[in-house]
Amino acid sequence: MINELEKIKDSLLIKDIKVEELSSMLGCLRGVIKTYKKDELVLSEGIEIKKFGLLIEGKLQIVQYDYLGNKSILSIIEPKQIFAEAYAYVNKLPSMNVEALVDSKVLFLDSDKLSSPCQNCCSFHKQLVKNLLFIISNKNVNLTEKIECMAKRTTKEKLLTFLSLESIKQNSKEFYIQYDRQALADYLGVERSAMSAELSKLKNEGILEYNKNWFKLLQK
Amino acid sequence: MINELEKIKDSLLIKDIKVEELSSMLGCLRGVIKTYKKDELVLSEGIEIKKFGLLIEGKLQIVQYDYLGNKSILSIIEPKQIFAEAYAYVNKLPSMNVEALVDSKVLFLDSDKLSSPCQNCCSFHKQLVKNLLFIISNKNVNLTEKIECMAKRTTKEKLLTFLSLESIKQNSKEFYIQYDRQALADYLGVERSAMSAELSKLKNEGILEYNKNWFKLLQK
DNA sequence: ATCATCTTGTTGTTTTTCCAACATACTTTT
DNA sequence: AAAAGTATGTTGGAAAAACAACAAGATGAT
Repeated sequence: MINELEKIKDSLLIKDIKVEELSSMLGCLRGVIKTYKKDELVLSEGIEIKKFGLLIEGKLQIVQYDYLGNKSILSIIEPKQIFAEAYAYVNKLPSMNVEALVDSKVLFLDSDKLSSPCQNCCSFHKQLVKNLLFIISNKNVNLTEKIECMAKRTTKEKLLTFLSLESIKQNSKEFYIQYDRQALADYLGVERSAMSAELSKLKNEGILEYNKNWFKLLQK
Repeated sequence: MINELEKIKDSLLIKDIKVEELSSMLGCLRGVIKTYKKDELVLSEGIEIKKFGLLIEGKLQIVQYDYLGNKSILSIIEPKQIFAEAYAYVNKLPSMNVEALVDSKVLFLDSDKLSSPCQNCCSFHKQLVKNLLFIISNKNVNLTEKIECMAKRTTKEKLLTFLSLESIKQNSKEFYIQYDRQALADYLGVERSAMSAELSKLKNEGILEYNKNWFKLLQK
């Protein structure tokens, strides 16, 4: 158990919580560790979520099937990240599955216990709530930004919206992006090849320069 | 002040909190009420947010300007709703403005105070945190659903994704939607007239029936 | 260095969307 | 009931995206 805690000690969820407090936290939040084999289901569509997860090791995938049965990947969960917290708090049946991409180990924490501090109002509870609010709010801001990009009508505008947001975030006209072309196309909801073509056009028009993951927005 | 509290007493933020506790809550969370004239700015881009808002009366608009200076409306805030909470918790400078659409009255609450219960761990604090987590998580789920619709490549698929989600939520193949055509087109990020045409096509293909805001998904 | 694999860019065709303009239907006001 | 205003549907041409197939470049393993 100590070993497990070591692996997640700089997770955003337990940021600024003393290592000594972690094990009492586990008790308080009814922490349970479960292991999954590659391809095993961690959470299933339609099954109530009372505990959210914190990935200790491995890699998970959140997937959803649409009305035609097409699979789409909503996100990839890496160690130290939490997942399913939104569904745990809205008390709504999830419409997605969580699958283990490789053998994985997950710590489940009781969402109710987290938001209702125990009688003695343990000091770490405060911090946990703060951290959780930060994480969820942050997801919120990121989702809103993604929508801002996707709402544009043309691929060109989607690209420029994404790139200027990135430029603002990194506080420079030159920056590296975290996505490869396919991932960026998926993020913006467009076709990769069409997006590549659009990038070339923008380069020819002198609006931007790029090379692999490096971009530079020119002028205005 | 009592009058003000009366107006927001069934807001989701203070759900299940006794009326007697409300005024002590206001003190604890450093509640401040401000009034705005029509068209006045409530919050401005780039200015740090330490308190989030709860609209008491009036109507607000959250707007954003893109890299070309085009204005887009992110959302409309009605009385009893909270706003700017995500930015308050991520400690990030907001990239949007909040404008008063009509004369409005806003209660601002200190986000830090909310997440760090006071020493005596007032009972309502627990509930407030729970409510806030619910509200933010809920927004999260809604944003994710919107992205699920917008990520589809064609207007037809966007429509069907939206309509099947609606059908699932309302647990029936027949249902009413809350948007008029223009609002639905904005939500999905497509052209209204093209969307109308697509709806007609779906009707002709026998995939759905509709009349004004009433829809019925046929067969599978 | 060679080969296989993966990523990115290019091009031409088909499909879809946008856009603008107008037609029709429904609402509200007078 | 007529008029004005608003919401929705229809259409055709122009623009853009999707799609498919392939080319070129980069990466990694043997």
